[in-house]
Amino acid sequence: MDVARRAGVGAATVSRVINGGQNVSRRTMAAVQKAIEELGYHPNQAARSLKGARTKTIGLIIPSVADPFFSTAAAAIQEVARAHGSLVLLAASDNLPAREQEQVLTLIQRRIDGLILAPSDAADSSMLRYAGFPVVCFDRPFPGQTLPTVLGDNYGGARVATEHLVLSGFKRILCMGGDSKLFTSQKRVCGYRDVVEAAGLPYLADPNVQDYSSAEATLRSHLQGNKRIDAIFSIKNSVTVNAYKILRLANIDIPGSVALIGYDDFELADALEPPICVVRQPVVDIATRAAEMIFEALEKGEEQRQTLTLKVELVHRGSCGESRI
Amino acid sequence: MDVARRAGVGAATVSRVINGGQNVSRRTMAAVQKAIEELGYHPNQAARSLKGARTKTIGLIIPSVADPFFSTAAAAIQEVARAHGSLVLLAASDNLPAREQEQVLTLIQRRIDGLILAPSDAADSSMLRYAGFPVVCFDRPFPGQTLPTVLGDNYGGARVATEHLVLSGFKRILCMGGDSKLFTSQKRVCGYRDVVEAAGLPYLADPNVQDYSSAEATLRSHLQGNKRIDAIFSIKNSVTVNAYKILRLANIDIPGSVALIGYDDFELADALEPPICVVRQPVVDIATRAAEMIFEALEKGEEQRQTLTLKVELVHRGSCGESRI
DNA sequence: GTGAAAGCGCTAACAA
DNA sequence: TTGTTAGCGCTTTCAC
Repeated sequence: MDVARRAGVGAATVSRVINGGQNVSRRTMAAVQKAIEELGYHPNQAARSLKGARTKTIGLIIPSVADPFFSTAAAAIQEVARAHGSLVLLAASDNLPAREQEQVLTLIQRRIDGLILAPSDAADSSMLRYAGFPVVCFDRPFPGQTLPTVLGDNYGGARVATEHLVLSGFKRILCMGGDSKLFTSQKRVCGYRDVVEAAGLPYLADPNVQDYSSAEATLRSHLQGNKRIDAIFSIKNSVTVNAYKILRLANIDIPGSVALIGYDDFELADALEPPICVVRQPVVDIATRAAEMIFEALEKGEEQRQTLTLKVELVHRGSCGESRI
Repeated sequence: MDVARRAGVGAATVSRVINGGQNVSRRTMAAVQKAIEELGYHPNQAARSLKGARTKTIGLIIPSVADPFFSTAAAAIQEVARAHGSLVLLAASDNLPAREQEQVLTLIQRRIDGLILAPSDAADSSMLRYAGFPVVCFDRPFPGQTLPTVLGDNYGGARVATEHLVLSGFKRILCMGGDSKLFTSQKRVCGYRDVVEAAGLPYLADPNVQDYSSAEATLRSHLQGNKRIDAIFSIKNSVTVNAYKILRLANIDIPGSVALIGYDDFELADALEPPICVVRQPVVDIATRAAEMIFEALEKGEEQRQTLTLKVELVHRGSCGESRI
């Protein structure tokens, strides 16, 4: 250490000064700080963590950084990390198991203190075997694993949304959107199904709608003939938006001809015409709780296996109309 | 290294195997790999970079992770990093110089290979003095520094937007929104000003509008009397949306009574009624170029000081109406 | 083709 | 109060 040499002291003394300056005389302290200043010295975190200390870094793997749901979550997580003096190593999996595995491996090599993960549907359970740090899942559980998990109540949210439509008197409710392999999609479709079946209404689901054109095709087929739908429950944000656009373009009145309710709130849901009714997930809460669980595990030294299911909220807006009964 | 012991070889051999296995016999190679497998061994990246090697990590400091502009940028940057075998350390500054400085310092201690930064308006130029790695700014330049920078053409974009309004025959154009301390806001207001002044139109700017209520107050005052505005140029996304909501709520026809044009495209700009005309910045391009500049500097060993100004694009939609002339 | 040894920058333990 | 030493896990000579 040239700081030590310049200040005319030993390396250990410099270390003491850096770490709060216990048992260092005023004079030496000042001399060392001066040397640090002059040399523009910054302690090497890598060397520190080599000694077995924490890396003060947590990993975050999400399907997409650009997705508003996950970027909001990432913001909340980075804030919790910052409050705990840690940084976030950000990685995107694109929902690809191979990519996910690759990212987990690099994070293990980085010796992160903990990992927050929104696992892909085919996440490989073996990859975390030798992780050596706490892992918390959010938004979705890890398939076939009992890892601590924080998620929104997908089943309950779908039930509430569907029940709202049923109670409003809608009879032919189409559930569309998502990816049938995805945990969240499955749960939401289940919630929808259980409610329509209990109400004796037809089960009309098209869980694989993704982009504009597939949404258009589905809607077109369901909007003609005598088996015309009168309401849509979209379980995914982008699909909700596409459905809205398609209906508007086709001059189909919302909710007069077809009601629309979506899953996940979005920025302009209340600025559309009509404002769109949605099930709102507590994104920030979910992410914050997940991050806090990591730091709790780090502080207490023990990891809990619990799954935390947070309540979702039905946001009433114009797109479901008033009760028809 | 217990992998070495288990495989009955020396530490150096293990190292060779990990790094591609040059000069290692098939047999030893296999034995070592078996030991690695059985022990669930992953090389410690910290120890590696201690030896002076790259950390394979770049830092990213943005004002807000939840902001769509920056999260889109972050996604693009993490993708470039991944393609170069690197990870992204994510930090948020909240536009607070103190926070920014704190984050830069922690990143320096992490010995990141490079830093991508959207500096706050009062960024402290001294903090990067001993950084020891390439730094690239994006979206905004570093105040008073000549760092390589990638940004959109704020001045030009504002000119194009304002000219479009002028050419369409609007006479009283209000420029609103943003934060007058912010570089991007200033440039946009300049572009607006130069165009209206050249056209002999009144300069009507309220650059400090931020939230809904301030937008409402500003609009209210400008929408009454005989000095009523007939067009709005909003230089910030959230303000554009608020302006839209306020106009709709007040039953003011867009563009019939007041035209509206915004800066930065947004998800539902084309789903609103009418669709909102905007200046679109090439977010992904900006971010990708910035990230690539880092890796170029790393590969070529030299840093260029250039500023890259990327073209923006006027997206015509209904909110500016047809030409009035 | 392989192993022994040095050293990257730091801190904890022990001496002085 | 301060300095010396050892060692964290790895890679890189340099011998063999």
